[in-house]
Amino acid sequence: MARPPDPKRRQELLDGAVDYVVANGISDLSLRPLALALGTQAPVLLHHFGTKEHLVEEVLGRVRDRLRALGRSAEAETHRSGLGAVWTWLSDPDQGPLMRLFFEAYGLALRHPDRYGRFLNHAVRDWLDEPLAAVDDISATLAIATVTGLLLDLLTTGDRFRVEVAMERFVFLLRWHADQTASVPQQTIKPGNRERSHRDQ
Amino acid sequence: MARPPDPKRRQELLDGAVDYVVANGISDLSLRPLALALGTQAPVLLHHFGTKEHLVEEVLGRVRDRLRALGRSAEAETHRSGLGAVWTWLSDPDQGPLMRLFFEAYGLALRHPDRYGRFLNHAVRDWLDEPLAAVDDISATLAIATVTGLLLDLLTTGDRFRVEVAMERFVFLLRWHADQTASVPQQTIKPGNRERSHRDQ
DNA sequence: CAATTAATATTACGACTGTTATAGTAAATA
DNA sequence: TATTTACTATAACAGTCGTAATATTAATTG
Repeated sequence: MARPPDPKRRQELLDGAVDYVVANGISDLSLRPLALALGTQAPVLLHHFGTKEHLVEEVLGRVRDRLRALGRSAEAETHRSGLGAVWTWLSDPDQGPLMRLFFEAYGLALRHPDRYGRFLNHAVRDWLDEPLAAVDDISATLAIATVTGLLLDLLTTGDRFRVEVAMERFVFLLRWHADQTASVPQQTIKPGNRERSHRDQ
Repeated sequence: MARPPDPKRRQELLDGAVDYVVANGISDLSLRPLALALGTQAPVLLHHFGTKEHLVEEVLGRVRDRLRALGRSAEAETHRSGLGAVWTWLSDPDQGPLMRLFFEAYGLALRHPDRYGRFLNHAVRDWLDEPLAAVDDISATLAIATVTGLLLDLLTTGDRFRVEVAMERFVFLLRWHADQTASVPQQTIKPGNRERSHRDQ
């Protein structure tokens, strides 16, 4: 005997918010300009999402989905190694705004884990588990870190050539390492066993 | 015939501001709470630094100085390779707040290059030029990226063991690569010459 | 049609922001 | 000592923030 909620409207607003945030960032995000860009008003956003914090949380969830979709796209590529494919997708200039948002949110999340905790929990794990799950956890860790760092460098300096040559060298080094350990199968951690215990904590 | 400006007061305030920002971050920095923590008032800060933006700029300049000092401290170490030494200093838990601020400012700088442009310009170059200037620009790029990425991982997950093992593996790989190229001196870029031109832009 | 609820629009509140104006105090030189 | 200037303290301004209250319109079901 009443009007049912329309889920489409909420989705519509959320999609628009994601685009807006990808383009304008979250560090200065304000409800009124966002609502204006979406052709609505701030109270409407609060009506649909409850609070700004909830809205941001959902937006970042969508950003995470987009990044994982990129990872899966990379998996679909068969011509190159998983690492190189991931790099190709993530370093694409078209993904610049998305990657910038990723690092912007990352920095904020490190400072305010209470607000962006969910984002922070997935930031590394998402890559460790699926698309960059290399031979072992250690190589995967190394690969994620290098891709991350090189993306930061690329976004910062824009020096694509230097960064991509570095990436190729890394792929080469990692492949050589995989070949080495393949010949001595059971030994996962190869190089330094020199005292590591004193640096735990 | 007048009272000369006292440079010590300004320094005092700046030092205090740096400590405060290292502890509390810049994304939510506000003049009034900062002034309160320094035992003064917001207008006093503006009197000494002109504007909030100028103050932030000077604070980030000091942060940069501290990071470079860490780099030089690493150079002073003789027992380990330059890369490992830098890692040891930067990954020290004592430097956690400073590194968190670094990545927080980094993310904001990528989003607002107009505000944090100076910080952004030095973020990569400072490491490329001095403490991590490895055999060549490419290996230096790779080393910076990996250290950066592993630091991010460490700050995010806190999984020190996994990250440090990855670091050791990287040092091992890079050293092997240096040995390889040392035997064939004139050839700087070793691995892939496979088409690279189509990815410039 | 009547009733109920979703969705939108307008207004306003209290808190906070960077910054300015103004006045007062402290100190150093002529 | 008199004067000039650095420094500090208080108050206030205009703007923006997230959010709440309220009223209105729209749509769907009994």
